[in-house]
Amino acid sequence: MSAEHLAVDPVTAARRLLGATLYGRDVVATVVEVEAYGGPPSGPWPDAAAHSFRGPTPRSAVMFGPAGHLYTYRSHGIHVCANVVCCADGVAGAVLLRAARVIDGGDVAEGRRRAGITPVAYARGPGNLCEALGITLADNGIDLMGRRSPIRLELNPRQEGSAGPRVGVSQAADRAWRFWLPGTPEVSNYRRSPRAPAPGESD
DNA sequence: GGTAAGATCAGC
DNA sequence: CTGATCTTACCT
Repeated sequence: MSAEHLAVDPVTAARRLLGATLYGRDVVATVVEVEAYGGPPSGPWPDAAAHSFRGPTPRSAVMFGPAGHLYTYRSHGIHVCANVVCCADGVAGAVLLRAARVIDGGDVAEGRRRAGITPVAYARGPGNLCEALGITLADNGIDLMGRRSPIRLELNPRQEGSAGPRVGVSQAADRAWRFWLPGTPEVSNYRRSPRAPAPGESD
């Protein structure tokens, strides 16, 4: 499977990314939780929660580029979050990698996290995932499908996922654009944004 | 040139 | 529930 499988709308791309193998820096992990963002600003996909919502900016430029590339940004001044760009070239869309199960290089992942972290939590949460796999802001824009890329992705045959609302977004908070592999303990807990309107009052 | 909000996380 | 910590984007 190749990048063309990701040149689709964010929801379809998100489902296709469940179960994918992510090769970080000396750590390999299986993607178990993702969130869809963006999509065409006109049509059925406008997404006020996406960084691309108000048009391209220096930060969100990669989201408008070709599918299969990495979009990283700094969250809350502290963490790095990693996305897989989707949609056709020129259309902004991305899938946030929220959690993964480390299947190789666990000792390296452990060393990157704070002491005493249990293996299921090595890459649980988007900030922790980047820390465990050694993904940084400098990796923004790289081709995840490139054979020589320091961070690589291999899609696996589709696995059925469960769906629910995205974590921590204040816009479109009821939209069920978060997907995960059921029964995986690495999936992070749902937290609604305190800024989001009451359930059912927007979207 | 100022500033408020944020796709988070860990520790009380 | 709160603090840490800083970049971005939007405002004047």
